Amino acid sequence: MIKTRFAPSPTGYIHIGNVRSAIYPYLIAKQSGGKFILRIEDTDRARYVEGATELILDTLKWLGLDWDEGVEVGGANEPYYQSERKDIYHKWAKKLIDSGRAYADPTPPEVIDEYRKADNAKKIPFLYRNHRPKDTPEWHEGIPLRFKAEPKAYEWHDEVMGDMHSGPEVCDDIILIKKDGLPTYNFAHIVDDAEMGVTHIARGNEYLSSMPNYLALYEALGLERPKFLSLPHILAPQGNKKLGKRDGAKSVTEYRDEGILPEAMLNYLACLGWNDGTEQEIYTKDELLDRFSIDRIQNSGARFDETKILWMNGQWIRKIANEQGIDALYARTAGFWPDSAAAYPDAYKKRVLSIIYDRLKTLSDLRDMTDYFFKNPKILLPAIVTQKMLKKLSEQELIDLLSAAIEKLQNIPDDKWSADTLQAAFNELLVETKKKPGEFFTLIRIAISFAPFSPALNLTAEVLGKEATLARLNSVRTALAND
RNA sequence: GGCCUCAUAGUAUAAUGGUUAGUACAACGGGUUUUCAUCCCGUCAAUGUGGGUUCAAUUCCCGCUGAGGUCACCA
Repeated sequence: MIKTRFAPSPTGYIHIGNVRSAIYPYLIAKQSGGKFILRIEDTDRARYVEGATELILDTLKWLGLDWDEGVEVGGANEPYYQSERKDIYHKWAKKLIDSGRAYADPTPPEVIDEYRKADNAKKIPFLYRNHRPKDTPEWHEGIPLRFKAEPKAYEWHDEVMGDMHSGPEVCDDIILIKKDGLPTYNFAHIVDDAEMGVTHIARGNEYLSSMPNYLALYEALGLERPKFLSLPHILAPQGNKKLGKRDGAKSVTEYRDEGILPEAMLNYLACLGWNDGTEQEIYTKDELLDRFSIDRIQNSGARFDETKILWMNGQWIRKIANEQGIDALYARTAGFWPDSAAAYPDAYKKRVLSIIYDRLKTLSDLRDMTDYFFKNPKILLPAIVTQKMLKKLSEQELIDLLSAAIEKLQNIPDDKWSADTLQAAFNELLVETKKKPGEFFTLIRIAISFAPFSPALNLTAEVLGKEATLARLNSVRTALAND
């Protein structure tokens, strides 16, 4: 059975540069009925950020990446916080000490720095094994424990990068356990993955250069190698560097707060660096689970394109409305309406949504795009008299047109106030006033919305209702008359 | 600097030892009785460079260039 894991360290939020190393292992495990594990790698007390774990869980839940084992849900290999697994690491460390593959290193950090500087000055690669202390004390907590490297060449297969190899020059005496008694990532992840039965390790390809040391550890610990997947980086908007917080990488939840749907985020990120060879762009989670394959993961970095995810989010907004119904989409919009909508009933907001949703790129667009449905717009006559189509009409002509519209619409009975009747009425007005749609419709549209854009005139008027529509037309007529 | 990795339009990608190098986003233009958007149609735009293998290379090999990663008691 395939077992994968996501093992973040709680040093802050999850951003789009690192969330993919949760998505891919999730897909790999779940598509084969395997298990996805969430482990928190909190061995660095200095970088620990209060509340970061909650942010991480929040992000995964929002994306729909549910884990089978790990923090909160438990599992056969508890605990899932590395800080609580000290005894386990020490037990494995003892094995290495007993077999002569690890030693306590009493060398002070300042001395190590001097070694490093000296080697750099001589332009030779700094390898700690060249400075291995002669007399090493018995190991106990409080002294760092180092691996004793036996340099040699390694070959391995990376499921993404292909066949890899390295020479003995990269094997070194890496720290296994720090002075504070907690293990380094290098040691801890190997122990944990083995104890937890992880079969596929997917992580960013910055770990590629550490592989020889990891392979040495598997060997020395008598552990079988899992399969390795080195994932390409997501690149910053400028340059070709991997995207990080310094480049302003936004947290995944920030996109949520801006009205990006989790489906769109998952879809976009899964397809950034992977494709199934077809021309399909929009994938549901189920489709991703069905189609995802390790051998089609890209092996070069990809840039996060905010424009494309906006497009994709628009696609998803329409997909949900069309396939699951407007109620399903409406359920996602809480918190995205303008303040002016607060007092309005759900039914009304739902009708507004039903005529505006195909204009949305993000849910937060609702805030700017629907205000005039909830409160009377401020009348700005220049918006009418200087409008490209309307400026050739005199104010009296505008007033006459508004009067014609008001009279026509007033005659529509309340129970016949619908998009269809309204369209018929507007068409009649077009004939009666001998005006082009570009003039007449523009006037009415602006008069009832004063918005740069709005849905079709008849739909807007229908949702607005007879009373509000007429009141707005009247106000504008009055304002023009007093001008 | 050592070691490692990568290289198709602005971006994400497809494809094959032989194609008019395909698609999507973006940009630009047009259509759908007003606007904006949706939808539809169209235009622009790419195999980094130099060798080699081959009848044929974007594809295979080598050099170069460019870019990235890594060389912590961080992960």
